[in-house]
Amino acid sequence: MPASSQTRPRLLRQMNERSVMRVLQRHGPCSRADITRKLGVTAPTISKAVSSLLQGRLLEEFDCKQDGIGRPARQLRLATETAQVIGLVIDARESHVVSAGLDGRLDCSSLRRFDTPKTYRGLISKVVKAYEELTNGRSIETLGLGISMPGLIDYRQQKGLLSPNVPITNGQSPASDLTSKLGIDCVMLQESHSLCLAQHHYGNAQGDRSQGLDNFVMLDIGAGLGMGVMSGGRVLTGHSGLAGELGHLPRIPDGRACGCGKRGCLETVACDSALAWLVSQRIGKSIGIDEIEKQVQSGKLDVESEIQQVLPHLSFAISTVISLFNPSKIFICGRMFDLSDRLFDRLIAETAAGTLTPAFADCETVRANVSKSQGAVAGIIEYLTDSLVPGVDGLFASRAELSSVPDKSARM
Amino acid sequence: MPASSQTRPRLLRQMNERSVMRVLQRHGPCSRADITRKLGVTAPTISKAVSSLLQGRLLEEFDCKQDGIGRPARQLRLATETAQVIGLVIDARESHVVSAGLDGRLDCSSLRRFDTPKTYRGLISKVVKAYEELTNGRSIETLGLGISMPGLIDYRQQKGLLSPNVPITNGQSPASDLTSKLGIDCVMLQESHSLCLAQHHYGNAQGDRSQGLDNFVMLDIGAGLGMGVMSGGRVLTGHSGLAGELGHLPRIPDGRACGCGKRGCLETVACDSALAWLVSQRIGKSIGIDEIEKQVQSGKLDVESEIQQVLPHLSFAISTVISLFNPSKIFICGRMFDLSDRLFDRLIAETAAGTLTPAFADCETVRANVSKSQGAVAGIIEYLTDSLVPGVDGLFASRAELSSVPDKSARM
DNA sequence: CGATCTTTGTAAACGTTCTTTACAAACTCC
DNA sequence: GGAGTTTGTAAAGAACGTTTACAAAGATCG
Repeated sequence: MPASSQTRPRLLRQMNERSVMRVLQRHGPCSRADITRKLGVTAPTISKAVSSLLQGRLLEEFDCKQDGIGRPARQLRLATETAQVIGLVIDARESHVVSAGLDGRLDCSSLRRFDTPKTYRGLISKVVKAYEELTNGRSIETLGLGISMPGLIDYRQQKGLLSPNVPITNGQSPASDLTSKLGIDCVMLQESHSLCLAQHHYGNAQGDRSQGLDNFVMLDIGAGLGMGVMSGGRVLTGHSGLAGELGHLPRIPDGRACGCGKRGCLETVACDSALAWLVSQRIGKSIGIDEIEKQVQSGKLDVESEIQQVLPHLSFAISTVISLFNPSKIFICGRMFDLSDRLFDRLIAETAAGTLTPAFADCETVRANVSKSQGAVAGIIEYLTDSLVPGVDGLFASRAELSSVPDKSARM
Repeated sequence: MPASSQTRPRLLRQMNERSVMRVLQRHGPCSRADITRKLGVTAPTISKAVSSLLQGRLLEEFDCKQDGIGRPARQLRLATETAQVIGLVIDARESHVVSAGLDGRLDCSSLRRFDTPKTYRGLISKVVKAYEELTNGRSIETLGLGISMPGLIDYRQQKGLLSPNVPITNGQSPASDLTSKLGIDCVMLQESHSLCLAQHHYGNAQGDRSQGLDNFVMLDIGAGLGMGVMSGGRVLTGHSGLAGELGHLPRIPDGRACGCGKRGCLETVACDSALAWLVSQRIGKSIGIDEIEKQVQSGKLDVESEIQQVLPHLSFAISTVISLFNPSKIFICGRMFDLSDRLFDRLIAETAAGTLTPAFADCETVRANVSKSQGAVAGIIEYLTDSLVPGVDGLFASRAELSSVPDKSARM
């Protein structure tokens, strides 16, 4: 393989291929001529890049009724019939696997749920089995697998570090294990980060797509307080992938014990679980957010007093995030808002009252509309797209630049 | 000018030139052969890139005693004798202008201080005058000017937004005004951001240079609580350049009035000014941090009780920063630590006690060793270096990518 | 002292890539 | 059916990096 040679000129071609992918991701199906106009690169160049991508099964042509003058364009789209990727979501109780096209659209009929096994080996074999089911029957090529999992992840080593809810992944690297077992690219993401990527690519229906939402925050207020930050189009990781640990900011002096070992962390008072805990305390028995929702809907339970306790803390969390990250949007995932139609608006009103900074005026807070499945899929798609260009470290904010090229003098 | 044509092939050449600059910035003076080894690009390519940079006055050759075998190398370094850049620091009371080489080393003899004028026009004419002094006499080429200023800055428009301490810059754009008056590139940075850049490039004496410190936080606890975040090698700006507003997190319910209009903001209790305010309250007259330091050094004043009030809040600030940004280092600028040798260690010990997260173990807190002058200079140097490649948005984290190429279809 | 060796830096030929130019393909409108 | 328009590709030309070859400059050694 003549890989070592002519590496630099090839870079331009690879950059062009990546740009073509980006255009299709942002603007949806296009013809070659459309891409030429959007990128400002000449038509023959686009033609070559497209044919290379077609050969790699990342794109596909499709017929589409035309309505303009002139020769009808051959439409291109991200591969959905000729290739797929697979998303794996590992969660505390249940995990699942689902396939999707390269446009990120999930194939719901392919969903395979299973209880999260008690051992790591069990997990891997379950996933391998589900993978076989999703690939064997079909003539479609599978390009990669994305993993979304909770806890802390070391991205440099692609290794789970610390996951209170799914401890079987601690110290393990499902990404590299599955890569060797399945023979396809696998990539692992912290679940909040995966939600960020999903929101980045697929969250905004049609109109918003081209505006480029590159600075936003994803707040998951379910089991704890998870946060992902998209900054300048890249997911913020910090030095070791631990950035965004909003949940463990000290909030209540000598408050309730937190899973992290400290007391009174923000996530002990500002998430679905915290609300459920407060309700459980009052009614004298343990109740989950699911059950609370049911009973509230049927009028058997009123949780207004607990909501009033939780709301100021959530509002503090949002204020903090706005001040420190200056996002243009905050997306919030939480079951809590299903309890009452007005709850979400109350939260925003309360935050507005306490946050009088210019940054607040810039920021819109909305409910998230993406799932972890979409996150896992978005992760592997992003990975495949960025792999087209060596030295471009997409996904995460950590500069490769020179260090990607080993210093040849070191081998002497 | 045939600028519109052949733009894409030229990209490679520009990328190579930028890479050469980066190598010299990180590793210090090198020969062409050294650069070839470090970058893994072939020798003739480096030769061409270097000669282009020499012509652009960004590099210069110099003689240096050799000690190896073989033909002695011609050493290259960032221009210091053939070119200079100028840094402008605008501050509340005093401003100054200073020149520096492209390696960022300040020429202290060139320092020109002046009281910050009361009007914007006055400021500009003062700067123009100082610029003349620094350039007219000398045969050296001036490549650009960097501006460091407090307050909020809109980077997209290069315009001052809101600066409580230097209100004359509000709504003004010294960068573009000076660009047109002086005919050289000018760039404007928020002072904390400029300190980040300075620390990134010039803060670590020799050994650290190659390790690539790409995730750190700069905390300025002087007049307020300013913060700059370097994440993945880029300065975090957020959507509108307002990211990092740590100082105005709510901290003391119904606390002292803050300049921002709210009460009890973190910076009302956790900076040099806050300490000075507390001391002033006790002794019954207004006293600044300078005077406090003098009196403490001479034993006339004891501020231990005020320090004990400020320390926990500072510690909270550091904990928050570590949890949210996961930096590998935190640099702190503050006069406060000059009051007592042990104060800095006490702060770290107090923070360690309250912050038991994995992110804390990754993070080292040290005192900053860069100045705003270096920041202003680092800003313009970074700008000049990145300008070599169109579409590379150095300095700040906001993806240009496709949007840098206007959609040609729009002109129809 | 001169020949050999080592390293540095550049010139010429070559291959890759993008651009320019030209042209065929395919459809609409008249 | 012909003119007009848009799409997509092929061939020639230009820019760039790489390979190969070689000159330059000093150290080492006989």
